[in-house]
Amino acid sequence: MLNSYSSADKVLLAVDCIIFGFDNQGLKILLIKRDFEPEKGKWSLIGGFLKRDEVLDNAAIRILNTYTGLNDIYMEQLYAYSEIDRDPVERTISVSYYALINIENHNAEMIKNYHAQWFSIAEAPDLIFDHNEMLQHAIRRLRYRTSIKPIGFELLPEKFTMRQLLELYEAILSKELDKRNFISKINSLEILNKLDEKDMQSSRKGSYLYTFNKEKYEEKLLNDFVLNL
Amino acid sequence: MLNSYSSADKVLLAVDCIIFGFDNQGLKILLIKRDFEPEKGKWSLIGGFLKRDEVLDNAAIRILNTYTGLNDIYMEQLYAYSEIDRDPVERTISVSYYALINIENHNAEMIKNYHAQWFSIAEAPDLIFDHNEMLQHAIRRLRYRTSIKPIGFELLPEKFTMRQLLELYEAILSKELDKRNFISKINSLEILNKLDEKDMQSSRKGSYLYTFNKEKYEEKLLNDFVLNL
DNA sequence: TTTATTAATGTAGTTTTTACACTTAAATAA
DNA sequence: TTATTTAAGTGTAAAAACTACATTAATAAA
Repeated sequence: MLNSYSSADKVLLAVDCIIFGFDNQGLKILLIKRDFEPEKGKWSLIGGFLKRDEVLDNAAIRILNTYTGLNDIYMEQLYAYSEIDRDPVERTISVSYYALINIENHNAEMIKNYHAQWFSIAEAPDLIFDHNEMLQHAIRRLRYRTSIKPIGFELLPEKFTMRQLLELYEAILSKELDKRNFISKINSLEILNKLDEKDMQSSRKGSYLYTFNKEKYEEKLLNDFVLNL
Repeated sequence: MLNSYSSADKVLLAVDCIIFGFDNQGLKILLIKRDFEPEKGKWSLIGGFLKRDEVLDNAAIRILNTYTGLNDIYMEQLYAYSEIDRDPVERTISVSYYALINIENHNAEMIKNYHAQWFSIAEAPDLIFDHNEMLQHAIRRLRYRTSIKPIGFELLPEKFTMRQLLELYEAILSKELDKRNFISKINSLEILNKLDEKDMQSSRKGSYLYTFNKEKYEEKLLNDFVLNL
């Protein structure tokens, strides 16, 4: 029995991660300053090469973990980029993944060590290779996903206020949402737990904190519900 | 300057195509009977390997053309599959593409020569490797896409009746649609041209033929319209 | 000319979405 | 202690979208 397709050409496979985060200043992305050639000193997505005995999903997880120390992160494969000269060093096909993380939780030390930095989506610098295209593609997919299932919870701290949730969605969709309509829509989904606890940072009155109810959410997902914001 | 990432592992990259077609018996898929090992004699998606100086999109186009003789076909990249042993011969990552074609137009000769065959979606045989998964994934994506933009026109002959269009959508979405509501929704999109010509095959009265108005469609696409069927 | 067959067409009831403004709670300052 | 300030919390009416549904029209064949 055959044990190789000897005539076919092999190529390098890279994985690039578009890492989204959110804080009170809006939607952000994690970029790294390259400290090697080519394009040394320019900003880039976080990436690496697929290893011989590694599955793409695991490569993405490994790369994310290397730079942020995080595990158990929501990631989704996006697209394979294959322009001949996309990487000037050598023919490389790159599969992109996007991740959503809570900015508060990651390991700030590690990020510093790698010269990584958070940028507002709107103020992201020019990136190497085809990484600008990857980023735009990821933003589009994030918007899309968000309008279908309420994926964005991954970007918030465990306990959050309705205002935070609202602002997250406004940041992702980059449009203003009506506060009352938003709250009643979210409530009608019945995927949040309202706590007795209040957040007293943002106002004198204080605002109730919520947690995301993953069980109820999974249950709902089966009937592929649509969230129309 | 660096001219290779010498430490990294190279892999084989395959492209597999999920080719959808439609005729008056419903939604179909084009499969090929493998005439080489491994899995000789089993059914498989149509595929091939990426060449050294080829972009993935072109590989998909080349493969589709090889088996059907068709050009200028709607294709969309779907997903990269990378399980370690997905191909028992050798580590291979496969990027899937799906295509929509009009069954009437393809080269029936070529298909015969390659032992390729059309199967109803519902009656597709068991496939090699992870091709079943690819197929299911593609069906899901096709449904999804269809519910967002009226992609399905690619599957019909140039001139078609409202009934054909309705049946196509019913086949893709695998649910019954209300004829009147469907027609008025399609009409409200204003992306069809109603011809003076009638199709007299299906009834005594005859039914008007339509063509798809690509210009108007592109125009609409800019305001990312949603088609809710 | 009657019959049979599929095409074509409109509306009323229901549900969903949108737009919109005042009251409440609590801390701080007077 | 009272007044002031700040953001939180809440409901409704109008508009739009969606759903369900049945009759008439055109033509070919008998």
